[in-house]
Amino acid sequence: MRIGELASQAGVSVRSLRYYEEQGLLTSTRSPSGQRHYTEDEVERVRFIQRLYGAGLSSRTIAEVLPCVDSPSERNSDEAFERLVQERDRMSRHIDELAQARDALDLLIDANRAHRAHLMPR
Amino acid sequence: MRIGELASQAGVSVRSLRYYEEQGLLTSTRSPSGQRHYTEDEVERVRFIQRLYGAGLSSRTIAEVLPCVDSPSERNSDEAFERLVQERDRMSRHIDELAQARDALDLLIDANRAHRAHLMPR
DNA sequence: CTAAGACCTGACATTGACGTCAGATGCAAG
DNA sequence: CTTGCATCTGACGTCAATGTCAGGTCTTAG
Repeated sequence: MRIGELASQAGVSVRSLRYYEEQGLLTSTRSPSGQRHYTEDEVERVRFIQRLYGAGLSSRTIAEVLPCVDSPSERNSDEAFERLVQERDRMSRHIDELAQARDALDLLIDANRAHRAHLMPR
Repeated sequence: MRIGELASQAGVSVRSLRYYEEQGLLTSTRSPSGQRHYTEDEVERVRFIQRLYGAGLSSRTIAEVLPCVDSPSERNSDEAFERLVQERDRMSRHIDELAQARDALDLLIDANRAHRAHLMPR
């Protein structure tokens, strides 16, 4: 499939796919005329990359971690594996922070709701 | 207290404090010579603002929500309150996404660890 | 008084993941 | 063949929070 097809299937822009390739997150075979071609598998790969971006990883970090995705069945570099664990932990900490922030908002909501309840009219 | 003191107590840069003021998140009284002065309370306010930034809210969103923080004991505009609830929900959804991403990383870690275990030497 | 350091305003620089545009080429349908 | 849409490369634009710098004023210790 060509780049437009992959983009729509994975739900990202064509621009993003070229950017991912530039960042070493994605590879493509080229037709004689230079157009990029992808296999079906790339759809999932792109979706996974999107998840990592959504989880706050940078292109560089994703690139460092991808070897473990590409061949979990091989022994990859210790750095890649270490980075993977490290990012998982960072995400866990971030989740905790977010949960705390959300709880703070919940308290605020309750406080505000309390003062709204008994002024129902208007 | 002056701006440098607030900055160090709240753990942010002086630049950021001036930016917060510019964005309407923070106010200051000015000395005759024009220097900003703050009360102790502002420390907590800044820390709270930092939390919201950390939780992914933009300056504008924080500004929209702050009325509910400043006077939860009054009836604030419906828009402010609605925004507050809306952001809380957005955060909850984001937390779920992050948790899913983390679980995906956990699976990867397990898969990789499995292939590392039995090649212990080296 | 004077030097050092904190503060002021205003402006330009940075970073990352894209958007967008220009100009050229490729490809499928009539 | 040609029209029109997809694709190519390369480059510049964007946005938000903050860094950084310049040139000037304030404050405080000695």
